Amino acid sequence: MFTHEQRLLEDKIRAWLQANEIPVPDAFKWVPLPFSGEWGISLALFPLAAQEARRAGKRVNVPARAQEIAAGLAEHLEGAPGFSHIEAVRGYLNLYFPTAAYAQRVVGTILKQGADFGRGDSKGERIMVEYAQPNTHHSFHIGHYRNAILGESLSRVVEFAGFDTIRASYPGDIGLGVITVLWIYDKFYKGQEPEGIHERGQWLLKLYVEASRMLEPRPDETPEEKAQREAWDAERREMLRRWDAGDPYVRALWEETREWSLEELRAILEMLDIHIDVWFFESEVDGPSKAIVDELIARGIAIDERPEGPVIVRIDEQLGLKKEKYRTAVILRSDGTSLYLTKDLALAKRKFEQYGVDRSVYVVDNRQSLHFRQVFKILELWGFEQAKKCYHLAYGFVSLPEGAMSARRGRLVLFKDVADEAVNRIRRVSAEKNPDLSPAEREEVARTVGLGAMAYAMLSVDNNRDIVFEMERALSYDGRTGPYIQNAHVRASSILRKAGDLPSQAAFDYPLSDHEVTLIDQLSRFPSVVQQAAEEYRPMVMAAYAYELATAFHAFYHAVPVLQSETPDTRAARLHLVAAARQVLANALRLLVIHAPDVM
RNA sequence: GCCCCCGUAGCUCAAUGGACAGAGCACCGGACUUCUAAUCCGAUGGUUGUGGGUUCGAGUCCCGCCGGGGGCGCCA
Repeated sequence: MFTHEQRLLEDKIRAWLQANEIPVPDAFKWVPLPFSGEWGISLALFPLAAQEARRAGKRVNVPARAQEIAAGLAEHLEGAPGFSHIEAVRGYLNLYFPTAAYAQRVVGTILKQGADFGRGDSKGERIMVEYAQPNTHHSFHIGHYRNAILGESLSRVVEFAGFDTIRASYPGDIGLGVITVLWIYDKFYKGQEPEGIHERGQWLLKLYVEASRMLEPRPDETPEEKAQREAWDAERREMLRRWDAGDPYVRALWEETREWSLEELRAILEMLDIHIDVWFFESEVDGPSKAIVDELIARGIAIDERPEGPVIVRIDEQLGLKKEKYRTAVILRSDGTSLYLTKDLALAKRKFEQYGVDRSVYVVDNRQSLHFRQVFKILELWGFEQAKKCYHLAYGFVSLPEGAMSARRGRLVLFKDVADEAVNRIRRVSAEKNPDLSPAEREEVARTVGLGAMAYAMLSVDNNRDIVFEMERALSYDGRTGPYIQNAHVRASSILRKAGDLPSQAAFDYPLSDHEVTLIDQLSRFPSVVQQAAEEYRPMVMAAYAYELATAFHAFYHAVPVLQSETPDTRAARLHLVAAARQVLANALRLLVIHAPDVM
């Protein structure tokens, strides 16, 4: 926020350190001052003191020496422009901003930049985020939801931070699981599909569950049952072979049912306000992937053991590692058909070459960590520079209190069911809290706040942590939740609505209360939080920030009168502050894929 | 056997190697004639699994151990 003044200051500090023969750091690590009623930044001098002692080769009392340096700097910098006063405290150099000017600048900048406040300068790099990779012929469950919302939030964060961003979806539209559904549909259920996009999508899942039960060996089965099961399984495998051979009947059946799943997926993504730029389908990268294997063999990276064995890459051996770390990857079956890994190599190549991406992020659950380490290493061995900037955003998978979800066993929680329940609950709460809303408004509130609760429940947990999905917790609207943050936005909107037009002028030259100072402090941090969340690929950082900002606003709202301020001047300033808070809340919520409502 | 993730308040989780380890839930006590109480204020709650090491400084980095989860040649 005060980067210009900060830079001038750093030059002065460097000069003074040099003059006093104290080590000069490459970069200064400024940290916001722990809040004490005034804003400022601070610098720890311990590293310099320690470095100095090491250079001199003698033992010194580092904290004392740090304090000495801080005091020297404080004296030297006295009166620096842009700062009200400067102190040396316990080895830290603390610089304070002039209160009125700081508040003015923070609030003024926000109101001027609006929805762009916090947007980072262009990084000149293109990033592709791959997420939303559900299998077709299933239905979208709560685990897919975590994936989608995490990927979308990350996309919005990196885009806002300054990356040219491409959103990619990679549905698994082929494989034995898909064929299983095709088989049972064709044999027993053809033409019996229900009406309705979601009903039909979920119906495919029911077929999958039933088929899995029919095809799974049972310990107590009779010889007749066993024969029947094996006959069915043979039919299923024959169907996969026919698909592979391009059989028109199987292909047509596949395309029709696949479209049902994709329709449901598109409907859900639309509901979540997710707009995918590029669709990759597994069935599309199947062909090109085989050419890659040939190249890897020709270059001596892969070993062809066909026909007795598959095509493999001994990654540890290639890297000269003694321990098993990347292990051996199988990149082609002995019968010449491609694998998951083969397809991911082909897809990565396409991302680099066709879409010119510099960085590639894969939002996939952490059970596939080894898979992606193998993919990235093979890409590196193959010679792709961008492989070093490939990142697997491994998030913990979502399970249920009764154990892991299992599509095969039909033990899963569907996203749509949870979303419907969320909307119902919020509709009831809204009717109770705010009876004056029109039915149309109520529906909109129920939808956006219900989905907001769900999104926040997913994003407020760090990626690497597993989530045990419990309805009560996920749909909570008390405390640290989406609705809490949305409510702060509603309250700000309400004040502004009642105030009418925003005063053209506002100055913060009156004694600010702690609540105002804290709120302004939070507002000023938003741009750096955007950068941090993007650098670390962690939407949770933004989720934590949004909550803290909302807390600061709620406390302010409760304690500080705005419309009934003591004087017109304070009223004007506070209205500007409320407008700024509303703006930043909206910006933060947008990055969390949560709608910022004006009423609720 | 090897690799990865995790272990912080009763529970669920935070904390760029920096100042006093913080929130929510739950529990207890307060605040609606007010800009919407989906809120606020306060109280209670900790040997950061454990033993070493590095550092001026460790919840954070390194090594060992214990406990939980996941993964490891032709599933995705």
